Amino acid sequence: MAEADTNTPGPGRYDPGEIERRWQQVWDAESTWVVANPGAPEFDTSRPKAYVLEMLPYPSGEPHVGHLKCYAVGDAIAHYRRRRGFNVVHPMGYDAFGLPAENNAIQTGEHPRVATEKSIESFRKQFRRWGVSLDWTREVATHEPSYYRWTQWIFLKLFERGLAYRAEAPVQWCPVDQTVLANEQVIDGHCERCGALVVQRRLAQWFFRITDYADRLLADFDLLDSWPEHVVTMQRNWIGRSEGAEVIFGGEELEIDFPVFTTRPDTLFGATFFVLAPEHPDVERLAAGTPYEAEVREYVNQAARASTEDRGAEDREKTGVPLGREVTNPANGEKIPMFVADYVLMEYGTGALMGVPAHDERDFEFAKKFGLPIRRVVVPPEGEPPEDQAYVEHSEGERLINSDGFDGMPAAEAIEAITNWLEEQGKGRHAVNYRLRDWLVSRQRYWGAPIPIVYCDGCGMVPVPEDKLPVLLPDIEDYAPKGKSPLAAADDWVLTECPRCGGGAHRETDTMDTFVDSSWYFIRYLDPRNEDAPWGRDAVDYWMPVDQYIGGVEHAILHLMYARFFTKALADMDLLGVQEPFQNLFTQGLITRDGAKMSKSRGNTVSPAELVEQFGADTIRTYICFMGPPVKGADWSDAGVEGVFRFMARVWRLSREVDGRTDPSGSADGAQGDARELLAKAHWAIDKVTRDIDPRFQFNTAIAAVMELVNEIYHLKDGLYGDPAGDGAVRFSTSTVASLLFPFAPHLASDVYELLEGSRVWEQPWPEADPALLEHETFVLAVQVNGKLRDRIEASSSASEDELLELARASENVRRHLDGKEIVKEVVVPGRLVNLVVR
RNA sequence: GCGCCUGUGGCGGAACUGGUAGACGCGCAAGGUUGAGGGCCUUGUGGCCCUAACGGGCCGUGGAGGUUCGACUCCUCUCAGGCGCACCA
Repeated sequence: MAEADTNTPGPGRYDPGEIERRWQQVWDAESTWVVANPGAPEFDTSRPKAYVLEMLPYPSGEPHVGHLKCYAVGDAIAHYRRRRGFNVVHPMGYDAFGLPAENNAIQTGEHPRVATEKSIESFRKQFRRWGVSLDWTREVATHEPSYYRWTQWIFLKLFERGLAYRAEAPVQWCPVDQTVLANEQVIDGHCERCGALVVQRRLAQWFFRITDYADRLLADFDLLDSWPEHVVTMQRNWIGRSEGAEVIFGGEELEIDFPVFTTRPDTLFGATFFVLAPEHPDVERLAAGTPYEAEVREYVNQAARASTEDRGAEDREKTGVPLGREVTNPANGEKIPMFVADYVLMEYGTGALMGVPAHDERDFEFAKKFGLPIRRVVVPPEGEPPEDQAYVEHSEGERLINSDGFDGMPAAEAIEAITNWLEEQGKGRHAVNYRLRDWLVSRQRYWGAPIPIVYCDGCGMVPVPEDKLPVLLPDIEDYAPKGKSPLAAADDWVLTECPRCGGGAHRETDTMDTFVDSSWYFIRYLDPRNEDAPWGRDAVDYWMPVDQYIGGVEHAILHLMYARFFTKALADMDLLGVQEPFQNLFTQGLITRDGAKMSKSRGNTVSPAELVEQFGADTIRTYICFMGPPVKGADWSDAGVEGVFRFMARVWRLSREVDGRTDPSGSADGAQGDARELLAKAHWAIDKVTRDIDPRFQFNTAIAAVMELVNEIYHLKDGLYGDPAGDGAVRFSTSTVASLLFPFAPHLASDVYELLEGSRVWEQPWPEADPALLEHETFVLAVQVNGKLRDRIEASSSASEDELLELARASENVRRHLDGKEIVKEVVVPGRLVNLVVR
């Protein structure tokens, strides 16, 4: 039989473009992936539910391969769950507000909406071209008033509860983007977006009180089923919970008490100095009138000018200036000198610390530099710790010294005892401190959801009433940032009427951080056209939580933590019935090219749109899943793509041949010999693919198993044609290839399955392996002598251990290695191997 | 500096709870088909060595030790690469 020519167009050639278009039309025309909410007539109550969700894209330009990978992985899971009998909701939307569109507007003068919507259109087109099984009736974009109306509504709910507040605070300011940033958006002192060095400014800003949820954000990791360990660790570290004590040092001279946070109250008697951060509000007052006044002022100014980066630099020598004042150590009444030094951070603890040089490396360095006493208060059970460094580590049996009544007490015990004693004296208490700061959500930028607040001279800060939402983002002429929101120039919009007294008022001109928009989109998908509420409870209670969330690890802290916070806050308002939004999280690895991250400047990008035109969506999607385990990163290879294309064409040709040479009504009943062997391989593949997809996300090995099955069909088919059971086995195996390939290559799989079985593969339940066919009558017994492989012998699966040993000993090569030696041990692993240990 | 992850053929990777290392794909080689090329089909392909061949031996999962009848897998140390955190009191 003449083999098909895959170079020339025509009916004898695998033509992914034609096949993919045809099936996409079917899915579109029949709304195949649309799923009803509970209450709707077509809703199927008999099935369990699965919410499969990929992180929504930020629409900027065209989608890149990272998007394709994310949605290829998510779609495979969605398809698999559907055929496992779940009601699957698999929606899509766009995180449409944000800086890149606005920066583009500044350059081109084009409204950010225009560029954003152009980009959305190209994402939408690509998602369809890729054949992703999305329920398009649920599509949302966060920049649409019908969406951000509810973002504003949620803001007001948080405001009502005291979870949104305005406060003046030192904040991180990006001088290039001309806006404040959340702490989470400052990476090593630089703006996450543009890389500029951020500076600190004191500004009145809007915050969300995420710190109220710090403990629950930590504790509720227990409620999750499967999250990558490193993501949980990153969030834990970010929240940075420390247990310890707050200790009050009395400043009698000015009658100011200074509380400090410490994790080591057991070392309290070793405090020999006291340090304030340069930003500490009392620094100026303390220094006033002392000989150090000028020097302190100079130091504080210098610190304010120094970048966060410089201050945090590694191995930086300690600096500081005495304040000329003293505070009293509440433990022993000792007066200790005060300093201002920039190794103390205003944003951690109380912006002040007690210096215990004997037991803290930083304090040790500082004490050395300033010639301060170093008094050891904890010692190991024997031997002296070295003099030239702080004794920090906790060791077994260490005890307190120089600590009055606590001398001799084990350090671990002393932490509790000293804190209790301070509590009795009213000079301290047990305390927990967090690294996490409240979430700064206001931005001095245009392209975001306006904060729905009005300032009235008479009434003050007034929330916009719910029935006046949305506060529409007005069109403006000039997008350039000027240190305040470009909205401030839109006079007609800014000047408004106070909702409370009707008098003159002006609007808040800051917009919300885009992470606010994306903190609740997964809920809106469930009831996206609701005009009376952000969502209806029936739909949300049914679908939530997201059963499988898929996205890049770059959102490990920001988005994932904010969304968890929103979910908890909304649950507390009884608007939601779950505590955690994402029950299982999968983070896909980065695709690189030539070992480097793809970037336009490096010129090593690959265009999904072009690839899909050239090879078809099935090939590219399957290749991405086949490159390696999706959880790991992988390097792009054009040759690899061609290999997968060849495999697709091979499946396609096989299906045409099998259809021409076997009868659709045939059955593999009573298959013997090669026919049975082929059936066994098909069932092995079913079993393997199922186990690889479900808990493991090992799509690469699942696809490899299907390739093995295809190879087996090619090897055996010619000998089987003509025999009824043989025909049945070939046909069954080939349609099984289609069935198993469907989650990765849905178009080709639909095509092949329909050709051979006359039905829609997505309407068929996921195949189940027949246990009888997974069993084999014989197996290859590995025979080892002293752990080294010496022979492989075909053995009956039902053979006893003695029979296996006999077989092993009978092997000529084995006998050669046993020659003249004594067998001291015989190890038999039934179904696998025999190991003879000789001396 | 601290924490986590990863090191397997020429390449991407496989080996599920310790049990035949290298599945599958790429690349390469040979044969078949073809007017040629491409394509397709088949076979081979970790290194070194013995053998005319059949067959067989030794080494081999970054390195060094250890546990075990048996280690890519477990333990200790170490090297390399990646990621995260980084004066957090």
